[in-house]
Amino acid sequence: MGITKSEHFTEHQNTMANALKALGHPARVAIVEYLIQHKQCICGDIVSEFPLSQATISQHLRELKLAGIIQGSIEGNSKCYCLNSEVITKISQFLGFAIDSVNASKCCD
Amino acid sequence: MGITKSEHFTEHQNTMANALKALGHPARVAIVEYLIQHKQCICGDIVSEFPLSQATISQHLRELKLAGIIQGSIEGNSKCYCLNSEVITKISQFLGFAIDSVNASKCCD
DNA sequence: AAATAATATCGTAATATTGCAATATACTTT
DNA sequence: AAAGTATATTGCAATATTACGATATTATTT
Repeated sequence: MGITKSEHFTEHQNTMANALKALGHPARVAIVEYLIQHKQCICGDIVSEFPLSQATISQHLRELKLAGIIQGSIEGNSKCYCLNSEVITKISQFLGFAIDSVNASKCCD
Repeated sequence: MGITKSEHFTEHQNTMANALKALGHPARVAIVEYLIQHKQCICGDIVSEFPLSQATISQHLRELKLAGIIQGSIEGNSKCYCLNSEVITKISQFLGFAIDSVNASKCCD
């Protein structure tokens, strides 16, 4: 089928999955790494950094923005994207719970 | 095309993207949540928890295992899956860098 | 060893994603 | 306002993912 049965899961699970899926591509991981280092970017920065076309990079930026991983865009004179910590923090907390759970009691060793 | 150009990215970026992609589906988020709470599971636990077929759940567990998010399986008498913190910790660190970067200096507000 | 139970795999249909050329849009400069 | 520059969108082909019925595999029980 190829259709994800989102309706069977909670809003939180879907939000989490969307954000994680947005990060689940090497180009988008690379864009986030670029933003960690440079704090902000314009589309052209990323285009000249990686061997992907301008259309492809623009699309990846769009997906990151839709998922709330990055924010910003063209605003009058200053065009820029930068990281948005809100959603990233939520994912981080979720993973933190997982790590805590493992530390509390391990199995399958 | 539909083919990800993995070869243009670093091993770290690809590993990170694979793990994040594995988590990027509500059913797999739900499975991880189940494991956070119950520490371990067998396939049947998840099948009876969610309205997805046994074949589909088995496939999701397989993907989580391939990405290193969970470990274990059938081992003699004890059949179980549980979280594997190694890869999860790596992702968490990556997200931590992103959050630190935003806290250090914000933009696009 | 046959039957039962639990999980994995195969095959397939429906849908989603990836990537890019071409084009459209928006802003800036001349 | 025309030309130039930067980014977004559209359309499309190739590939990947999702889901499940059917079946195979593996372990347990009778």
